[in-house]
Amino acid sequence: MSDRVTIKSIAQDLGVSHMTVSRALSGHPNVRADLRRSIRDRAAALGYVRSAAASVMRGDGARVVGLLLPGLVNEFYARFADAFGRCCEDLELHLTIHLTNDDAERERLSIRRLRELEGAVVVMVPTPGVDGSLDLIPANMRVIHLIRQRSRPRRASSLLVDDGVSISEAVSHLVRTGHERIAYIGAGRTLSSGRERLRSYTKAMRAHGLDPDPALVRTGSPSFEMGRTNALSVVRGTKPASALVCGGFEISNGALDACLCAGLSLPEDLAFIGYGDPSFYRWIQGGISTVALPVDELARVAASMLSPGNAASAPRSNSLPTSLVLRGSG
Amino acid sequence: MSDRVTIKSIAQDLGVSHMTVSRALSGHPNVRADLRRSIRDRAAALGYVRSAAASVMRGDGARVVGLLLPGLVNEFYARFADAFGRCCEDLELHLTIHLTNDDAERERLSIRRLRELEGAVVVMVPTPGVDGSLDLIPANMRVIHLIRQRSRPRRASSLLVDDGVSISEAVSHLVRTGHERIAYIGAGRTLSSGRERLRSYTKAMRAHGLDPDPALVRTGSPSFEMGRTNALSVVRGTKPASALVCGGFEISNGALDACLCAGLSLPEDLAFIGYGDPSFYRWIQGGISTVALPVDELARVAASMLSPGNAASAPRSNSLPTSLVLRGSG
DNA sequence: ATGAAAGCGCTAACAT
DNA sequence: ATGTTAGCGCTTTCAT
Repeated sequence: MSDRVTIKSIAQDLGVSHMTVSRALSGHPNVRADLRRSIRDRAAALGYVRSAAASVMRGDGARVVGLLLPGLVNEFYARFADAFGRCCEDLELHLTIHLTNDDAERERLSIRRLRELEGAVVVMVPTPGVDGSLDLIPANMRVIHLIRQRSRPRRASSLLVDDGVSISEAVSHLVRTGHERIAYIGAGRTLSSGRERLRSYTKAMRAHGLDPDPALVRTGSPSFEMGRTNALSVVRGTKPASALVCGGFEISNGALDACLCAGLSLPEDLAFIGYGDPSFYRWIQGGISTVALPVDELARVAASMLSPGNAASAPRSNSLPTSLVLRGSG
Repeated sequence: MSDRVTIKSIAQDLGVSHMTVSRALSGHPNVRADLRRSIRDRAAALGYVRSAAASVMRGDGARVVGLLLPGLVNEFYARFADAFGRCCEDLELHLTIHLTNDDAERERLSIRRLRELEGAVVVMVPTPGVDGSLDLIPANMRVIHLIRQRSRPRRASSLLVDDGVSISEAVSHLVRTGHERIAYIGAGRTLSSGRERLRSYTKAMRAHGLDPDPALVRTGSPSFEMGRTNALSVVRGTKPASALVCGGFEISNGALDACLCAGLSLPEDLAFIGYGDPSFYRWIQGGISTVALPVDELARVAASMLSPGNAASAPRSNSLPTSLVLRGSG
């Protein structure tokens, strides 16, 4: 009654061999035109869809793409997943999203599950701290590191953002508007992207003849809580910061939460430069200044990196520039 | 060299039959303890993962769950996908997320793709306006309608929110604080959930002896743009609204955007009650009042509805209450 | 132009 | 306790 419609069942139905049905449906020339039509009609009427499992078993490739993200609640990740998802639909790829919560063990499990599905590609925001999980990735699975990069990229391609210029601009802008005690809260040193951001900040400070106060420079896990805690302590104390530059999505939101909960007026009490550009930043107080990432373009480029065709399958690196968006907060 | 590790390759490797390997790995008792151990060790060392495709072909069920959402940019959907994704990982289910953009054709395609994967369940926020796409769903696929409900639910289970009480409370609260010209912008009549919300609003207005001004009641597509446009026109004109109640996530954000871009102070210029409770609502002006949905609980209940086991597989309906969160805006 | 056979990875059902 | 067979849906190869 409700059995799956297969080429075999259609073949039986029409009294032909299942091979004829296969040929008819896959556009092989050697099928009589009228027969092809009636087969196609019957298939459509019965709602036939070809079994992905059978294709995979035959070795046709699973057309499954895995996207490993820390979470979806941060609007940057949500926007990326959204845009990337649309690209995948256009490419007729099955997108499976896995949330790692920035936890290495979950990341490991997700890759394992992706292997079960015989996924062809994994686009991942690598969790900080661990370098090993690439070992789990089979040789035929392509890896694209997104935003963050591990120390030993090896076989992985990467799609990063070049935020050095924006961070420099942020510091310059703050100095220009009279700030000297400019704090930085960003991702830890285990990620090369984290190191880069910190370096940009430090370099920009020095370029303006300012020596970064170690008490105002905080690195650690790229989490909301980390941003919240450090923002609080950076604006308190005997020599508080007068400006803050964030180097991470969750960190930025955490820091912002801390400032707003503490009743701070931005930029009067603290000049604030966030990271990432969620839509609501422009609605908060006079608007939150921020380093904005080209989300849609990132998704497009990521999608273009999915097909191994357009170049040698050697690991490639792409980098897209960020931009500094100045609003009321600093 | 880099061929897939299968039970057969392991069997050859160890000089046993592939069935012994299968038994050893799946915990069948009839395998010598020491042999089982060496098989398991070898499998682990080689990084064996069982092929999902093969399981599916055998009819073991694909353990694939589809989640069809309008998009991921709205924080409610992102939060739901996030929480639901974690539930799926716990249940060892493969979650594939499809973005419909509230477009019936995309919805149709997504369901088709899910059929290719022989997905077992689809959790979907149905697109407005179309009732037909359920026809595409094979008899063995379970359907759970989320948040919205089509007119003819038929075989579909549903997981809705009961927001009638919150909307009534919102209206009562506004009346109590002196408002009479209370506007409502919500989802259209093609969705039973949209009709319900509108009815709650109307009923609450009447209960306070107020006759809703038709010019202040707007329904349509549940989109950002729809909310933006209608909010603008509702606060302008000769007899503008003094308060606004929103009945939809995107509508709420769109309306909020319109108000903030127009430079309105909430609640001085307009008392505002949003829908959904994105984290940033509490950061805007004095905080945006809103109808809050129990996202995590929705995800948990949705996950519990995935297994057909705990009751007859007849369509079930669950409904979770929303709550009214009052902040500064109204 | 059409069909039959084989094999992809796996396990239930039979041997042994 | 271990091995052999068959079949899930599909296409490639080899007949007819």
